[in-house]
Amino acid sequence: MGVSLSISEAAEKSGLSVHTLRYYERAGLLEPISRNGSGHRRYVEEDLERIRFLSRLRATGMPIRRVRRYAELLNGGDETNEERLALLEEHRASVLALLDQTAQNLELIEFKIDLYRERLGRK
Amino acid sequence: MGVSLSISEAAEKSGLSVHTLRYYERAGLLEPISRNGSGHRRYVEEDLERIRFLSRLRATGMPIRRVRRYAELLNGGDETNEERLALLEEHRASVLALLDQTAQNLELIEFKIDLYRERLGRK
DNA sequence: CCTTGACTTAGAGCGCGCTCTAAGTCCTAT
DNA sequence: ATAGGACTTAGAGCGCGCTCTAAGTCAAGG
Repeated sequence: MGVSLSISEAAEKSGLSVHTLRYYERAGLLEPISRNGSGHRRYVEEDLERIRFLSRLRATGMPIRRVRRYAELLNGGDETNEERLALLEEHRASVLALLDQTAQNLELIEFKIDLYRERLGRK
Repeated sequence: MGVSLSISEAAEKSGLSVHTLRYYERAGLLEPISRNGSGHRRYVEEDLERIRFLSRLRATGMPIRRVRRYAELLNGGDETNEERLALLEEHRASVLALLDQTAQNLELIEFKIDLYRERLGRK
């Protein structure tokens, strides 16, 4: 039997706001969520998994329109597996590049930190 | 003798646009840049170094208003060294947290990538 | 003299990703 | 019956960080 959640429960579980959940649906990141008798959204586990994964994409800097593209591929069935893979691999590369760049920037920041520590006679 | 650069040269060297350079100055991230006889900005090496460091702070996600705070401390002389250190250390912590979170998210993305590769009979 | 081009300013505009508001519907409890 | 509360929609609003525009000044070259 399928457990289903209201939008506020789904928000709670996903860490997004109810506003954002509706926005993502409107924006084409989610397929239309099924409704109960009174027109209220009911989120099933599959929805939540999708939301959680898309959130990871967002959290790693993928722009909404690219997440939408991925979502469209998810809706498109198994013929889209190649393109999904390509999209994720491309994203992976850009995340790695960002991590790398950030690590470098962090080094400079830490260099400055050490400099201030010395200046203040700490350490 | 001090080499000095026009705003477009400074933009070139710093990787920012001339618009952004003026914006950063207006926004209090830079001290007023000195001017030549006709009112044009002349950037000296010290300006460029500051711009480059502030860019690293930006590139690692520090919000403008926090960069401004740091800039104010830079203008405030040596009594501000403690606070500068504290600010940078706090930023360092948040960058590390972001790196960590991003690495975790990346793992999930890579897990999906592997899954698609298998599904497609690659590897 | 006059054009060209790099600069100046104040302020408007923009893309992104939410976030919120207003007005309305529906169910439940009193 | 009515009040409360969770939901619905369309659409407006917002914070951020630029990015661009319009109108003007100035110096150099033809």
